Amino acid sequence: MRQSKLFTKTKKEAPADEISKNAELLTRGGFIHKEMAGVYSYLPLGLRVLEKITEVVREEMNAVGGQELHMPALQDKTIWEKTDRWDDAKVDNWFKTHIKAGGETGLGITHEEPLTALMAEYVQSYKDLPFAVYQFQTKFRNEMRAKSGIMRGREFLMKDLYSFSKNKDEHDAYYEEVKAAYKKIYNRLGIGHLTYVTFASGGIFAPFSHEFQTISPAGEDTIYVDESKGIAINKEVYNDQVLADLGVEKSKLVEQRAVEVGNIFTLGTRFSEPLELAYTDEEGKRQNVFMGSYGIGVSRLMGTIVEVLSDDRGIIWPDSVAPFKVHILGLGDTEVVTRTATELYNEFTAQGIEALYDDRQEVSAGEKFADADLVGIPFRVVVSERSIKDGGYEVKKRSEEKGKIVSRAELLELLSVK
RNA sequence: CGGGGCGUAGUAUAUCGGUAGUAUACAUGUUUUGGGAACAUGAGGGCCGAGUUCGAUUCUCGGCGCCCCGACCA
Repeated sequence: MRQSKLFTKTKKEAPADEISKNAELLTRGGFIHKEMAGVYSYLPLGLRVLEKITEVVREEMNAVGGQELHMPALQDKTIWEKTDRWDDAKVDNWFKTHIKAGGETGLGITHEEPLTALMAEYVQSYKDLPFAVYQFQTKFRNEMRAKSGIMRGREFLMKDLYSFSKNKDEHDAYYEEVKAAYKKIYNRLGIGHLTYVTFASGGIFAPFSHEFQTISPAGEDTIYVDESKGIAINKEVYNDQVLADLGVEKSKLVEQRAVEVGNIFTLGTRFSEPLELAYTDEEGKRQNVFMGSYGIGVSRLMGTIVEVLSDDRGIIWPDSVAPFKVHILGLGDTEVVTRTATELYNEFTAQGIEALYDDRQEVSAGEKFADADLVGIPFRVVVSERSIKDGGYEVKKRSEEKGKIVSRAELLELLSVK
């Protein structure tokens, strides 16, 4: 994309009403725009990142057999009444509204209820199980206090996977598969080294649920990390009994602030029972389906990546989620620079290498450098009189301080889509 | 929801009970071009409502909105 055509502009000043690093950098870079507290628009650059994250998550969900579908945001309250989660006294963060023709509806805070009800129509026999479905969906939660930029909004994008198994053993095996898939996701997104499987409160069907917590001062949770075991314990379940059960020594634990970037639950029959999702087993007996749910906040992940991977000049996107792979900077408005940079951009485009081309005229070199650092695209290629004189293009990684001059062939080799 | 802070050009800020200033961004022109260039010119502003006052952006009250700490986060 040509940067001269991009309607967003970078800002030198941090917004006065945003303290969090993710909101500041994403706003200054033109990735997001705040509409209200806890409600953000995703602008072209931001949407590209969101979609990159989505695609990584989608690939890993498909790899564990997830079938993608898409459910509505509007919820049928009668279904939620069956699980006793419609009453404001029980769940207080609904956005509810009235249907003009009569009746009440709400914007989905999660989707266990409608999905379980939906599946009751498709599952009859043990032969139909197990399976898992997932979706990317906007969730609405009427939080008392939105905060931390896109990390805790009232409207946010979430991937939710639900598994349907015949029994607990079958469920447990799948649960471990998903846990492994989640680890892969965080590794691919460049935050694996900071992300720990964390034991958290579990509910009635399992002693624990598992959270994925990324170490960051921006986090809302306090966890205790056992580096040698590669696990952590959420403060909410931290006590001597739990430590003993997990075989963890108190002296090895380090207290950390962390962001919850994922959570997987054993639901058991909590939803299948009231919503009558059951199957007939081999002996002709009715059995409730054994369920699990697995969430990842996609937009929160984007904020977390910014919090964790940035420096004082801007964002440092991992290759897997960067809005573009390479940022071409044309310095100087001379004919030879413009021609060379444009040819390079065309070549990248032809080869499927995603490039943002800073073709803006009358913008100083310093400003282009500062913008490139802020926007944080992994590779920066400078085309200037100097680079041409030196024999080609100056390529520099955002994560490194020094660049080097390379030929066009070397550049294409370096950036080619493997 | 409890506590605290704040609301002035697109953005970031200053001042003042009496003509609202600066930076940046924007427009035009000239000169510039490897780390947010220079000069000149131009356009652009007091969240809403009520009260006090000769006069309110400023003081008072109410509303709306934003941020932070805490509580909450099924």
